[in-house]
Amino acid sequence: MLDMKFLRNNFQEVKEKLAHRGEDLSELERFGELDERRRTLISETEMLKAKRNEASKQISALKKEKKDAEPAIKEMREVGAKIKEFDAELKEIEESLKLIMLSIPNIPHESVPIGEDEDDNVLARKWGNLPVFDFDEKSHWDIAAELDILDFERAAKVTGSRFVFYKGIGTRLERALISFMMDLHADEHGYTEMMPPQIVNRGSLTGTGQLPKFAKDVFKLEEWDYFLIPTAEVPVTNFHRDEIFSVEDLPKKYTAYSANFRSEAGSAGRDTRGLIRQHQFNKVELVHFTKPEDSYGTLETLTGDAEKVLQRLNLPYRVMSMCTGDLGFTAAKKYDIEVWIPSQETYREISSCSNFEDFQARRASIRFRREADGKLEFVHTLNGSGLAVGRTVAAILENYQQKDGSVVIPEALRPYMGGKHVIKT
RNA sequence: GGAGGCAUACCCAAGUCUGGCUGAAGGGGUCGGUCUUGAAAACCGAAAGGCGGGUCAAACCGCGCGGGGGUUCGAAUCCCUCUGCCUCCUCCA
Repeated sequence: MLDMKFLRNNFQEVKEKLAHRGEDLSELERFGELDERRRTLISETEMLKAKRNEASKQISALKKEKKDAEPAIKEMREVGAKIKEFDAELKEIEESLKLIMLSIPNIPHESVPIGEDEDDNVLARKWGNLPVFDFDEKSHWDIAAELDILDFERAAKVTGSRFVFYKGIGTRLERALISFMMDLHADEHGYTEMMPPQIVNRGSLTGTGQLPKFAKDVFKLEEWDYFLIPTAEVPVTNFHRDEIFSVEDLPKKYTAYSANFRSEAGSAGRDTRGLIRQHQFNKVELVHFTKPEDSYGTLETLTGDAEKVLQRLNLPYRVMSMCTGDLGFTAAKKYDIEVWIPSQETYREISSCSNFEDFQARRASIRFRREADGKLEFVHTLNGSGLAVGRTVAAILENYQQKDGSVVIPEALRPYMGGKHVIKT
């Protein structure tokens, strides 16, 4: 959410910056009128309330002196009715205004490249050497089928499409990756580990920005106003919702494992095979709370922390700086880390690292106090995947595949795999 | 699932029965001082505190006692409703 005063005072400038996102900005047009009406109503109603408070004291005094208060009471009866009327309209206006404010995306940072879609994203860096195969490389789902470690067919029977059973050593690989990533971030990068609830309420999804606008993308529980989390970002960021940090509490950084659930509305027909796009997938998430002046430096280290996972696993990747048209609703700046997927001869997103500045903090009311008697300020929040586990499995299976159909286990992972070096039938 | 209790500011906590000098007491904490080699303790003193309107900034005004609604001239206080927490019983991995 943007600051209303800032939006009011910089309307044209904000509008121009948001236009680069290529989103529908019709909501924005209604802001000025509603904002104006709101402030008029507030001053009118508050004037009446001041009058009422004054009269209330007099009535109290009159009664104490056993004098007749009836004329004053009679007059106030009318004032009270008027206040009720104004308050009702004000409430309506404020609800509309709030909905508009919650539906306006974040302002892109000045360093974000201007562009329309993913073709305009800018390469930040590349790492690693692409594997060279002296045989026809296979897709990860074909490799997995031969090794009997993933079962999509039975998952379709048990649940539906875009679900999977991990089996045998495939399960072990997934589990090993989760531990490996968590250990790296907790022990070497200094994050505090978390295992969050995987079901959250409406307030949490509003706090991080998935609601009200993107209700279609999340699974909702029937009979409950609860939702399956689309990412651990939601519970972990909202862990500090409605809280005030003292300045020495910052920065705070958490790493959290969770399953993630996404309806994938609108992606029918895309990535229908394999692990790339599932309704349920595991992810290790990184979440930071920082002082405003630190957040852009933190975005770089956060991205570096996520990259470290791929480096340790020796998987080739590139980092893309997302252009204004591909930023997503909440981010002011975002890097995607994309891992090489040989069978598709392309890089695929495996981590998304964003600085939200105070966009989420304002929605979720997460603040800090710089000095004991100082003003409250919003913190900046950031998060990134570190990493998406299923996609990492896909990348390992494909990049480490051998001619005989076996898959070599990356060295860094072997201690987590009972010392195994290779997955074979 | 059954029975009862609780929710007040950064924290603790009075006020709720009996609506109106509560413009939310008091304490802790915070800040300054005395004392001390330094600190702690004790004592003295002080400020401030959330949200909105307003202003260059103030002044000023309104709101705020878990959320929402109602009664009333007036609600922390009365009524309805929702949520969360605690205790006991029941059940359960």
